[in-house]
Amino acid sequence: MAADTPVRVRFAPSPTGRLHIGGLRTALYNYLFARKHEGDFVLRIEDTDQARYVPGAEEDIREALSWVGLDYDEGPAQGGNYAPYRQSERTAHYRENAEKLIDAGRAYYAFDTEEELQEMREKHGAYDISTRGQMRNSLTLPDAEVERLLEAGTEYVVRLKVPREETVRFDDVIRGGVSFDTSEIDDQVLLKSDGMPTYHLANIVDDHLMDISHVIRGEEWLSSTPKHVLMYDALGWTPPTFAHLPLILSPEGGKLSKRDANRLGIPVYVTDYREAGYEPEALLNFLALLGWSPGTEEELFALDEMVKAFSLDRVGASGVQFDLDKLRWVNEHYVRDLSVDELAEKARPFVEAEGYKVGDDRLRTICELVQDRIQVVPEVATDNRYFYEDPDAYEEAGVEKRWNEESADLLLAYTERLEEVDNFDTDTVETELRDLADEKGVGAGAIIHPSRLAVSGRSYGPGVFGLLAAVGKDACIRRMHRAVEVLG
RNA sequence: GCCGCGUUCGUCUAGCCUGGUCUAGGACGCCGGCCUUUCACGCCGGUAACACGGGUUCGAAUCCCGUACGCGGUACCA
Repeated sequence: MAADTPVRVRFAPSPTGRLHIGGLRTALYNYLFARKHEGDFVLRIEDTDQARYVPGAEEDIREALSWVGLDYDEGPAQGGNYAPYRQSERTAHYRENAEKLIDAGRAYYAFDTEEELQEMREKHGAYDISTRGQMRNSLTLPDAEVERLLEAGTEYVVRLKVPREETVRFDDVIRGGVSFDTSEIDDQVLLKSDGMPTYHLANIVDDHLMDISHVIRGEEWLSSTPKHVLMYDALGWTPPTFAHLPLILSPEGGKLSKRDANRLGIPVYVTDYREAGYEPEALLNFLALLGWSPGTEEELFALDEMVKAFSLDRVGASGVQFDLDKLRWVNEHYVRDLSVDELAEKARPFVEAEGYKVGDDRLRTICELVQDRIQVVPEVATDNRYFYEDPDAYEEAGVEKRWNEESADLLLAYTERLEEVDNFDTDTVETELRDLADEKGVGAGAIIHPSRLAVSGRSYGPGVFGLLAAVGKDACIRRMHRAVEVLG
């Protein structure tokens, strides 16, 4: 690729399921690179496997990208100068180029049945330069026979004719020079018997036709890249610049499999993060840091700041383990940056999903109280249930530490005062408590702690006075009486 | 098995290309302190790593080779 070629990159997922977290990261890095270089970011749907096609998957992918705010310049829904952007709608291009390869002697027809292939693999291992001579294809069959088979409508595939004993080299932005010996490369199927191309053919044809300048994809593609390079060469095309991203691994090492992730509580699909209430900006921020480093000590980046700081040569080459704690830490900062109104609005659905009913004003009050002590929005409800319902138990360690013989009497005395209060707000509640403490000659803590325990069931949380006010007069008095009964 | 890629604190990483300034820096986590009559936030401090073995060199985390380990690929899946 010439240095002055405009940057065009693509995210090319296959619609075989919901968008995976690793896929989102690939999309993000492509996006960052494109925006950084004022280039184009293209969404291309690689739906060439009819057996694995999942209806609705493309919509899920588009919605996921839209939720996190990764906008693309061209794609199946909005079109663009290189339309269409679904490979199933571009089959003529693949066929045409497969034929070009055949004419150039760089690919061939193969008629082997599945059984024949299986038998060959058991005996020889691979379909390559060393075995293709024993198979039924346009290299071994007389021309007339090939012609006859084709005309008779016999099922066939087109395979890449990998040259003998050559070294294929290419540069990878992230890894430097990479080389493979052609003896290691199979005669890859390019066109399947159903007429659809395989990934390998489709991706190079489209990347070329769509003027893609940089191919930024997962490391799982590294070992098929030499096949692609061979095809670019055979077609007389200049290959794009390659950048193979390190894979995201499970916190225990190994691949981030669905099962492991579930066991460790790690969401795998983008929709799972959405449902778990993560901030999309935080997810992107976290993902950017998973494999890339700005080289400075900054960790928190808005998307446009990431664009400015991004560079492919600061992407690491080794696999990275997913760290949920770090994600939660990043998310926490984004939650804190929300206004109280925004937080309340975001929290509402999660609060309701827990079956709690709460008015707007009160929800805002609660949010104000908990905002800097939660990491993820749903915790407004799940980590602070006492705002919505009476506690059904008292934290053992808290009782041990904070509840003593005089607690019940003090609490009762406090409730009597609270009964008389008309304006049950933070200040009043505090004044009443401090006055009572003075009167009784005890420290405020002697009432504060039992009050918190009684009202929230816990020994920690927001400031007690704000807490009491938010819970409300009737509930506070009810809960205090109850605590005295239960704890003595 | 074979091929490819990788290997700095538990984790994400800076440093490596352009050897000395690295008694290896930051962040998450964890631990401790301050603040707060709670908890958290915040602030301060601590914990902890150059996979191993050979070379090259006056000098290696940095360059070279080997081993081990990890990951990926090895499909008419992407």
